[in-house]
Amino acid sequence: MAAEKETATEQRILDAARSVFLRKGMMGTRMQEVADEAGINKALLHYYFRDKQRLFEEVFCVCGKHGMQGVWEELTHDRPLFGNIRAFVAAFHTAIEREPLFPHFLLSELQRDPQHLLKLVDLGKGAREHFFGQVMEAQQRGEIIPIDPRQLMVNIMAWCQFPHVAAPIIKHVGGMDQKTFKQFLNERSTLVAELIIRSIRA
Amino acid sequence: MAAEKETATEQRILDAARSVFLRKGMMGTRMQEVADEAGINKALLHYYFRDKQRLFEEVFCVCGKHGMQGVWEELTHDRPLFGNIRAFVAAFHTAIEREPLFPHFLLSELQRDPQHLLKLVDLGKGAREHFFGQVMEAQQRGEIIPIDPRQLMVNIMAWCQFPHVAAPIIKHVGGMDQKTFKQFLNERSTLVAELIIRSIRA
DNA sequence: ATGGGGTTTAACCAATTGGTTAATATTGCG
DNA sequence: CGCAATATTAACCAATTGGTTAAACCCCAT
Repeated sequence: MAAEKETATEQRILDAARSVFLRKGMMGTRMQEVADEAGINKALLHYYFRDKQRLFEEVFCVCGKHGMQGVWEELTHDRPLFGNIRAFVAAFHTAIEREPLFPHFLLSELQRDPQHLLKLVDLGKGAREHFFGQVMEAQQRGEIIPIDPRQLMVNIMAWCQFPHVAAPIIKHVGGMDQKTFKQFLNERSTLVAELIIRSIRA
Repeated sequence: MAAEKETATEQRILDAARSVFLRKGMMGTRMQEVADEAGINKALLHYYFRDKQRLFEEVFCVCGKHGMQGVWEELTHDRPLFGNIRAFVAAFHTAIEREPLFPHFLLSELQRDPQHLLKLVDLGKGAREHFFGQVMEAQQRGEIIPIDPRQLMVNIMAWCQFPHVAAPIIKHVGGMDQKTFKQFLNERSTLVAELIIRSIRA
C-alpha cells in the first residue's frame, strides 16, 4: 500500500544514511554514496529529505534519541548513589553495544555543528540534576569525598565513551583483535563503576 | 636569504594548514582556505607540499610529535608508580594547553585514516611498557588492586583527553563560560591523578 | 479507460574542488 | 650585470558534488 511503500523507501534512505554518516561524518559523506547504499536514485534523497543537511539532522536526531534511550533514567531511580552509578554504566555499555560508532560520530561532529548535539544532551538534563543532587547529599553524609559533581559526571562519561572513540588506538596499543577488544569492553561494563566508586568513596 | 625565505613560506603554509585542519579535519578543509589563511596563492600549496594528503600528513606528523613531546617520558622516570602517574597527568595537561584542539582532531581523524595516528602512538611504546611493568610490580607488592595495566592506561588517557574532546558539551551541561571551563580543566590537572590513584590503591 | 496524485528515473546544472600549467618575478652567485 | 634556479602568480582544467528538472511510471478511484 502507498503508506507502507513510502515508509519503506524513507527507511531505506535513513538506514543507509545512518551507516555512511556514522562512518564518514557529514563532510566525508557523499549523497551518491548514500543513494548507492540504499539502492535508490540519488534524486530521491532530495525528494524525501530535501537536502543533505536535513537528512543529516534526521539521522542525528534518531540516532541520538535511540542511542541514549533509557540510559539517563538509570540515574534517577530511587536507590543509593553507588547503585545508580552502577546501573548507569551498565546501561551505557548496553546502549553503545547497539551502535559502537555512535560516540565517535557524536564527538567528531561536535566542533563542526555543536547545536544539534547540545540539544540531544539536554534530553538528560533532569537525570543529571537528580544525580548532582545525590552527589551533594552523599558528600554531606560523608559517604564520598568532596568533589564537584560535574567533575564526577565527566569522569563517568569519559570512561564510558573514550574506549569507543579511541578504539583503533586501544586495539593497536593493547595488541588486541576485535574479539579480545570486545572482552576488554565487557570487562569495563562493571569495572568502570567499581573504580569510579573507589575513586570517590570516603 | 634564500634558505630563510623558503622556510618562511613553508612555515606559513604549515601554520595555516595546522589551524584549519585542526578545526575542520581533513575532509572539511579546503585548499583555498588554507591558502587564504596563509596569505598565499593556492598553487603554492602544491608547489611545496604536492597535494592535500601530503600537506595533511606533514601537519599531522609535526603536531603529533610536538604535542606529546616529553609527556610519555614522564612515565619512565625512576620513581614510584604513583609519582609517575602524577607527573604524566600534569605533563599531559600542559601539553594540551598548548593546543587544546589536538585531542579532538586526532580522535576525529582516527576512523578515516588510522595508520598515521597509530604511528604516532608508537612513539610512546617504550614508556608504556615501562609503565605496564611498574603496574604489575605494584600489584605483586600489594600496593594496588589487581587490574589489567591496559585498563589503567585507558582510564588515565580517558580522563586526560575526554574533557577536551567533549569540551562544548561539558561547557553547555556545566553552564560554563570559557574562563570557568579553563578553571575546571586546571582543577583536573591534579584531581585526575589523585582520583586514579584512589581508584587503584589497595 | 481515464485522470490525478505520488513515486521514481535519467539527464542535466552550476558551483566547487584539488590540482596543473606557463608565464613572470625574485634571488643569489659568478 | 647576466644567468640559472627557485618562488610566485593567474588562469585554466577535469572531476566531483549537491541539487534540479521534466518525463515516465505506478497505483487507485471513478
